[in-house]
Amino acid sequence: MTAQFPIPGLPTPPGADSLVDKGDESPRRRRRPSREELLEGLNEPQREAVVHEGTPLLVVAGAGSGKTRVLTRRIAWLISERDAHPGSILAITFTNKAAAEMRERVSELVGNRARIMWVSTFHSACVRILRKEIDKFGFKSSFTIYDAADSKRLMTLVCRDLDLDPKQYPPRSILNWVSNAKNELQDHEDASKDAKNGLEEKYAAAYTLYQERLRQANALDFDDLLMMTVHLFRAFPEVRETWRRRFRHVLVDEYQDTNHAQYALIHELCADSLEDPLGLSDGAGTSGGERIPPAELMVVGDADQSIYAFRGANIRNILDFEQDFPSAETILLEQNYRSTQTILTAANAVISRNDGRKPKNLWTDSGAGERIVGYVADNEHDEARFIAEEIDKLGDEGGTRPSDVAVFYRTNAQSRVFEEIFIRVGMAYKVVGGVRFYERREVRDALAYLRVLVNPDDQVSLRRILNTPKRGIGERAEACIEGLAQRDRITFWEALQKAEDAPGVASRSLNAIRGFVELIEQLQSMVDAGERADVILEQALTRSGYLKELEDSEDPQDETRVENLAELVAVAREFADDPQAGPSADPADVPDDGPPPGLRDFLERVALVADSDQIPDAPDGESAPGVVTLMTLHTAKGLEFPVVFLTGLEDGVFPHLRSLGDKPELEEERRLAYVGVTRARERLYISRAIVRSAWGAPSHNPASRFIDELPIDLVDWRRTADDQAVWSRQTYSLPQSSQRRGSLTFGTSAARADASKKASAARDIPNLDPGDRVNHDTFGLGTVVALEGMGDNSVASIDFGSEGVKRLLLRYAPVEKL
DNA sequence: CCTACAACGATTTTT
DNA sequence: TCGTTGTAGG
Repeated sequence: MTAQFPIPGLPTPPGADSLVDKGDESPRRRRRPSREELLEGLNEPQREAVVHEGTPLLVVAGAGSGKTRVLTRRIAWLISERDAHPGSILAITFTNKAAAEMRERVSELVGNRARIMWVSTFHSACVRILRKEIDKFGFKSSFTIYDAADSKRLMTLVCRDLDLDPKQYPPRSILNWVSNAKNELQDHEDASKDAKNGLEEKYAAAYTLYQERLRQANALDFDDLLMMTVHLFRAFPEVRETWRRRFRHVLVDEYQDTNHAQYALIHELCADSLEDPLGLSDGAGTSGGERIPPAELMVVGDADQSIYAFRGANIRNILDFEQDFPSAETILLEQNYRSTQTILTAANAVISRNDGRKPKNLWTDSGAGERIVGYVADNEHDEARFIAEEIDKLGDEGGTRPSDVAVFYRTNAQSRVFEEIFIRVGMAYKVVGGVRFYERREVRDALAYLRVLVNPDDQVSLRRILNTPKRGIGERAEACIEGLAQRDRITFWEALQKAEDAPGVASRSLNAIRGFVELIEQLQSMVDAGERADVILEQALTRSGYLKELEDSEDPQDETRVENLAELVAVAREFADDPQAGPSADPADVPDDGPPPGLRDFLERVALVADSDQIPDAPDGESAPGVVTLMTLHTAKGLEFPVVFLTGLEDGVFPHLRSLGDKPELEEERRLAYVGVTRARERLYISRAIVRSAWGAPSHNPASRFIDELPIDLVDWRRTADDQAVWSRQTYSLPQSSQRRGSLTFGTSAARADASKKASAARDIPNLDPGDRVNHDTFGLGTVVALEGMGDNSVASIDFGSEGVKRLLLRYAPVEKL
């Protein structure tokens, strides 16, 4: 039978939760807030949403309208006023960070009982459901979750096996296609059928093989997690009923960014009219024909902030909510508590250009505020310089702290200029996003070791570490093992274990393989013995020689890698000490079979939790000056800052080049602009550069069309294109021809190449003093902190800002004094 | 089997 | 400009 849950029926008798709650005597435990407290400070529609009962509810929440507050208050209301068991609540958030915050805030209101709510992303929730029902769909509980990078690698292998020309069939685009099919809940057979009707047959073939490989590897990719859960519910109505019975209250945040699979999942759990044609829930021995009312559903979102269509989010989900759930009611939150009227007017003006949206008008009673400041820069450096100066000025004149300021850009690559300038002027900053911790090579290598220990079927990880660090198992040997695996129909790991049966393996390689197998088996026995995740990780890194290879390396980058691995060990240690913290803290979750949960859970956490730790916490009231935050517009969703710089407003940059020809995509860009504008509380700056160097060559970009969409009187232009034109004419008096521009570019890069060649040939050791600014080929701009040694052996410690402080041997280091 | 270097290509957003 | 992939040579 399926798992038993604490609450088979509803409502839960008061006090039943003490069965689950393990005797926490903290004062917060059973807090019961008054009704007044729960409704305090809310406006009329917000209150309505909090106390709403029964029918499905759509809350259309404009930017800054306090939707997070409404969600947390409602949950507290459910628990406190309506005696809902916390375990019967499922709240879906967009990020894990948001989930943690929500759980925290609800706990503040009703006490630690809230810890047993399910507050998580769709993906985390699905993993937890799948783990409970693992026996139903033939996976081992040790399954691995493949992230985007793993999927890509696997697809690349698949394409190679199918002999697909990567030019004609790029794995990237096949993967996209497959991902879409999965989002639409088409398994590979459905998709193949479609494909044979004239669509891309090769794509379907790749899908089939890709899926087969995933199965063999005992792995699920991100799309699988959702698709499998929906399929599970459809294939086993009694399972679905169990979960429908468990979750009496379902709340979904950021509903505009749900995709079809997520929509279907909600539907399975909450739709009223789910037929039970076979009467299976009876057959499964549940309480006779008694009808289980659907869960109370509340979704919250704003169609104007839908910015994830590119990864399958379907804006229709929110637009058609009332049709999908016929009894649904809608509450509109239009009063904004975040921004000035100027900012809101600007935002409204931009977004109103989109077709087919339901009209919505944000308003505030907090006054017009400052005008928007505009700046047209000569180039991207000038833009960054202006922003740095302006932040400085705001601090001097208005007491604005760096932590009050955010700089937004469209693509991650744009952050570099800001970093360079900010380092030069000594302004503290933080880049959120970008190269993420868990995507660094060394971290992925380390995790691959752990994954293999938990799930040796995971071929992608296994082959990744097979010869990392170099241990003399090359391509040839790997191919032989692969051949053996296919011939004997065993897994790659099993083939490795009896490598001596594989024809054609050099004895040298064979020894290496034996050593590797022994290493893995030793580590596995540690896992079986229930050793802590951090200890296993450390052992894996040292015994494999991975750490040593990095430590012995001359490459200064490898020093950082060692630090990153230490960081990873620290993360694992923290997890081992307190696995209860975070998303999977549900006492009702009993570990299933399989390896000890420690390591497995750690990997699961790592796979599902993007490093939300970088996202700044809500501005603390402290006087700590903090740092300026740099991030992409996508990352900015859900955050707010007193001062916002919206940069790179150029056609081709933002809106992005690839969206210019396509109306839906352009509208998504416009929504992105809307999101950006509405992040600002008090001051908004918009800027663009006349000339921007995009991957080497400078390009001349026209103003973004979004600028023209702003009401002209709202913007105070500090510097306009006309100012720039005068400057430009004076500086470049020659008539411009494209040829000249071309040769200019060529000349510059050739000269640079020449100069760097000379520098390395002459081995000029720059004469440095502490405090000097330098430029390093890979680390960028930095400041000399200290010097040691003489002549050829002089070593400089240089602070590269976000890259950290490096010790560099000046004889080799490509540093240039500025 | 490994290293070093050259050429190439691709550059949006991410749970 | 970057990082990855392919190739040649040790």
